[in-house]
Amino acid sequence: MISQVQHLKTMIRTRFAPSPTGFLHIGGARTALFNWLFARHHGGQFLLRIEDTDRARSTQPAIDAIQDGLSWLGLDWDGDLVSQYSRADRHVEIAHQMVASGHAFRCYCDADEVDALRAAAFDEGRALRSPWRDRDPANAPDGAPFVVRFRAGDADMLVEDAVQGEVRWAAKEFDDLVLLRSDMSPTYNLAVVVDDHDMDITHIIRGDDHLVNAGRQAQIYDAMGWKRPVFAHIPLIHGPDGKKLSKRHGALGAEAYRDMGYLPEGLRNYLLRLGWSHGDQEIFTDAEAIAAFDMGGLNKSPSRLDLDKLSHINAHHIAQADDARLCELVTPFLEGLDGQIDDAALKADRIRNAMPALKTRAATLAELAQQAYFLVKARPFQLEGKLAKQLDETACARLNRLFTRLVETDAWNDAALASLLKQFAESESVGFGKVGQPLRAVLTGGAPAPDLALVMAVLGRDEVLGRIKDQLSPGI
RNA sequence: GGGCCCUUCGUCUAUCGGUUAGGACGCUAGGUUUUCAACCUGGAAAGAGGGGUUCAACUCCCCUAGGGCCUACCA
Repeated sequence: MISQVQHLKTMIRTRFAPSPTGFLHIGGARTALFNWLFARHHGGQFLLRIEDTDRARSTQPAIDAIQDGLSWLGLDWDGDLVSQYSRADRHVEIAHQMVASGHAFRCYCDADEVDALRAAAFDEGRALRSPWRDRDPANAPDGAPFVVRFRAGDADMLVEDAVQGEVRWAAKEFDDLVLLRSDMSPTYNLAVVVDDHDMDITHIIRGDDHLVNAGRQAQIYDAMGWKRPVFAHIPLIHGPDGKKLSKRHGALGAEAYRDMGYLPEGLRNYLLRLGWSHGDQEIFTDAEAIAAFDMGGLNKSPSRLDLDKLSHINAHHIAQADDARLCELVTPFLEGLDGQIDDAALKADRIRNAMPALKTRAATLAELAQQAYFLVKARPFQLEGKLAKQLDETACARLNRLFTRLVETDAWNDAALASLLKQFAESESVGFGKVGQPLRAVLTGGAPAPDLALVMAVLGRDEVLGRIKDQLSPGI
């Protein structure tokens, strides 16, 4: 029993804490991945908290999108999702405690006064301090609105960051930040600290846009006498041009990557190597990633999104993926392609049989659909340009003779068809190209496809003979 | 304006004072070849600039330049 309690105290607990103002974008996905990996590596827990204290900007669709994105990516969180907003009473309680202990105070400045104060502070190159931090609250105007501000410390601040190292600020850099708004609703920096403390979060991996917040938050931890978590601020992801990530180049939701045909494990693997490394290893299974992930591999410099590399990594994972699963995943991508046969069962059958060969040839599910298209394309094909040109008289005559051979053979399988084709080319005294090119044209209609023997084996005798017949002069 | 963070091939990165600065993507030459891929072999390609410290600096320190973040009663 006691050991269980101690275990809980020392257990690694991380969290992902997005604000629900949009979907799960690529940067958030990586942050979540790192927190998830770190927790799983240590046998700890990974929690999900929605930072919805800004009611005006928080939406349920966004909350759903974030959960869907994480689920799709395979980043499962422990316990129930925590709504920060629902914990507002607790945040207020802590704010009052800090007022009582002198670490916070009521500030009665109105908006104009604050603006003037801020402008003065700006000119002096320091952060805003409220005059009310030292005033007797008894002098407060009766019934006037106020906010609760934190009493910024007078000592310099040092934060030990697991990625950035020691980061220092002079005391004057910290303002008396608002803890409770005039409507007594808690603000971000208060809520984060209280929640992370209450949730026993031990390690906070987040974007380095929060680095300064770490200093502010550390002050609150110290004021409350709470143990500070380990902070790890990772650099942001930039666009391919090195500029801030915009929707134009990749600041898309996880579902957009799904719709482009990337596998969750492919995106995970790519994201893993963006800002983290483990020697020269590029390809990771989940087990390898969990075993290898640690803070030491985290990088300090920002990285850019590279869709080409994502595709390359994804290709590896498609080649490794289970055939049945790929058949299912490729279906929606196939639906977008025109002119297919109607027999769904037949389509599924052919694709299933061809999948082992197809999956080594595609970087995305969209490409996989392109690779599979020849299997389900409706006859007859319209051959144009180069394809039609390949079917000259000589080629047609040759295809005719091949047709006869195919009718006669009784071994309709990959290996037998391969040797049949080879022997046929020899008997015709021509190179394989003279046979293969026209045959490929009539069988695939120009669509990408694997080895011809395999193509014939998967298509089946009737379909193969039919496709050949379609392109030869009538009367054959 | 102030503060903080960052800077190795085009891109992702290895290097943790001594290496011909390695790998991967992309690019490129060639091979294989029945399309498209894949695959195999080879190639081009990097320490932002300037000062130090040191026998020795990509690595440590300083300055400059460039980039980023924060500077809200947003998160």
